[in-house]
Amino acid sequence: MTERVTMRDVAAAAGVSPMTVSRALKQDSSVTAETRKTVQAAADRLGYVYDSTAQAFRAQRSGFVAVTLPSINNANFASTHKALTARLSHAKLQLLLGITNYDLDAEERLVRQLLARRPEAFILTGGTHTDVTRKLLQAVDCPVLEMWDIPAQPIQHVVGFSNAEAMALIVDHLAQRGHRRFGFLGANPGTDLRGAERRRGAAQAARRLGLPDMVQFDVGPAPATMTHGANFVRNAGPALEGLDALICVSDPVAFGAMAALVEAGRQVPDEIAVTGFGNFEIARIGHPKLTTVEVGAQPIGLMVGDLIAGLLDAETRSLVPQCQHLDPRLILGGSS
Amino acid sequence: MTERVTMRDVAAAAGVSPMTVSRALKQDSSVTAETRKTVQAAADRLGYVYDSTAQAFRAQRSGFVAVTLPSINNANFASTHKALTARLSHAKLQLLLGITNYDLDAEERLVRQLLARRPEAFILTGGTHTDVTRKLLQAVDCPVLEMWDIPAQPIQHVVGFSNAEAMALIVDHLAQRGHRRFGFLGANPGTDLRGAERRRGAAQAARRLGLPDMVQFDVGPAPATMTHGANFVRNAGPALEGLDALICVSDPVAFGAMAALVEAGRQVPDEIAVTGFGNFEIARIGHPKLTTVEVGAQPIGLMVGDLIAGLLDAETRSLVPQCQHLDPRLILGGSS
DNA sequence: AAATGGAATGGTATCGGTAACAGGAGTGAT
DNA sequence: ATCACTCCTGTTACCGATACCATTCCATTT
Repeated sequence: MTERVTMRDVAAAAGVSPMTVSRALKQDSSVTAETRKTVQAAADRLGYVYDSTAQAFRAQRSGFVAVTLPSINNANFASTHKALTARLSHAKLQLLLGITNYDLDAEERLVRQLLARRPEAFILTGGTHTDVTRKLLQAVDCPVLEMWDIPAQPIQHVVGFSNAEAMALIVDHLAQRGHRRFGFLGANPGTDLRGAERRRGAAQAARRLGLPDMVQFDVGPAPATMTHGANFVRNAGPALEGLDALICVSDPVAFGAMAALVEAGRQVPDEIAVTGFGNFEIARIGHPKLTTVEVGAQPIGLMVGDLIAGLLDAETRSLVPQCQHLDPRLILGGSS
Repeated sequence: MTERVTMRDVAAAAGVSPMTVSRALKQDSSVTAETRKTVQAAADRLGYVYDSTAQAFRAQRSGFVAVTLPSINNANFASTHKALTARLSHAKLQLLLGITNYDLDAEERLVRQLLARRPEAFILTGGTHTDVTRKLLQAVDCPVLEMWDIPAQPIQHVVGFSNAEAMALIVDHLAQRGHRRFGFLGANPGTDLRGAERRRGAAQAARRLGLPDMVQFDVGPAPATMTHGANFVRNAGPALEGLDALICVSDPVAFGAMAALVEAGRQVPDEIAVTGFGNFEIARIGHPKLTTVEVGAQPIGLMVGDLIAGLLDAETRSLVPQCQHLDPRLILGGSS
């Protein structure tokens, strides 16, 4: 293992002081072009690599923005992540990503770990957390933002949409089409919290419309997948009898369920309608296309990025928590 | 913004020295249980948060392992990432993730950025990089590992499989089933480098078997999606005439293509076989199931994790670069 | 020639943990 | 009582980049 090359070494090689090296590499204007060239050459020759850790330590600014996501393998979260990365890279901020796997205890451990890196902002997916997580984040002195949800009691800032209201769009639409007996298919509400909100929203909307109680199905721990949807339908037996609409917590589940229904010779949507959520690519493949809800995953990322950048940059660290709502949009497919 | 609480503050509050605080919080055995309790209480009371940046600076060990992935929204990469995270968290290592979006220049920028964080190991997806990237990583004094590929000239360590050979499995299988005129559908080879390898492997295998030249199709920049597959088929016109097998670069593309073929009334596999790659969930949904290749995304993650942990932990920093190959496995579906 | 001003560069202290060593109190053996 | 030894705690220095202030050097003005 070779000795680590530092600014001191570069300085010695270039015949200047470390301070000058620092300025030269930082493109500070108070350095002669010639000096800069000498320094750059020395740095290249020695294979110098800038040390962000030391910089972060000295400046007490890590350059990190911590983000927790339930899953990495989800087109919508990926979309948010991508938009966020793009927006924050302008502000020289780097995402420090943690995956919770839909587990609040894992989230808590992750939050501890991420906080220790002194992030300049903390972004959580969802509005439900352990008490400890909440306490940790309430005490922290950087902006905290919850996204993808509208928590009853936000920790601080929020960029999200109401999962319950979004699902009501689906229910209203189904009711308008004359469907009355709904089943809801999703993951265990204890693990998929946004899914649970959707479930609640659907049930509430059905009740509001005076429809019979929605029948609840649960395929196990989040995330619910295509395979879950398909297997559920295949093994449902008489559970689906009497239902004229199967409301699914997400497009993949809906796609799997619909594939299994079609395979079993059921007519979609005539015998039974199927709806999804999230406007994933899968909703637009195959026949019929899925009726679903576009939630604006990318706008969420952009809005979060702008909000965070604003909160950090201008020292406009508004003590008033910002709460930005998005309005999910119904996408009509042929499945309903 | 409140003042940052440091070990000094905790020490003062607990009536001990900072060193004792350090030891107490680190669960060092050389501290009385009573002292530890006092310290812990003081830390909790003040809302102390440990500073990994300072620790990393002092110890010259960041605790980071840098990883670049082409995309976050891919079940196989996600699987590798998850396995890797699990393995490395045992070793108290945290992943620092960078997404290249299948762009080698983006990868280069990312590598610079990640190197500045002084990672203890560097993991790249794929074996093709810009010259600068290679040079940067050759000069670095931490283990470097390329995965998901078998580069002709590895930078250092490798855990991967031959994309070309994996695709040959498909071609051999198709030939055995009597298919002769192949089309290959994938993203632009200049952007999807592992896809390009698969393309090359398929063409080579066809040639080896004395079959007619494979017809090449290209749906644009990576990643190729379901929609690309479907749209390609819909707009292919006579391009597909005469082909009896459509080899796709990945399952999503294959699924989209197959859906469009079925929609157009073509019999799969009797008129035209369709094959995928990667054994994604989508391969097992719908009819027929896709013939595909299981590459072992999770084992890759586990092997990479173990290798890295071994290289770092035991100071067995083997100067002999490790190269671990996986053997992809053909998965027969009804689509071929 | 001396004074002034501005631009470029250097010296030094510092951020928060912790390795390495130093020291002090207590215990047990001789 | 003395010594050796253990166990716990404290002191000091340091990691690398950079803010802050001091200093040098030159050009320009009086």
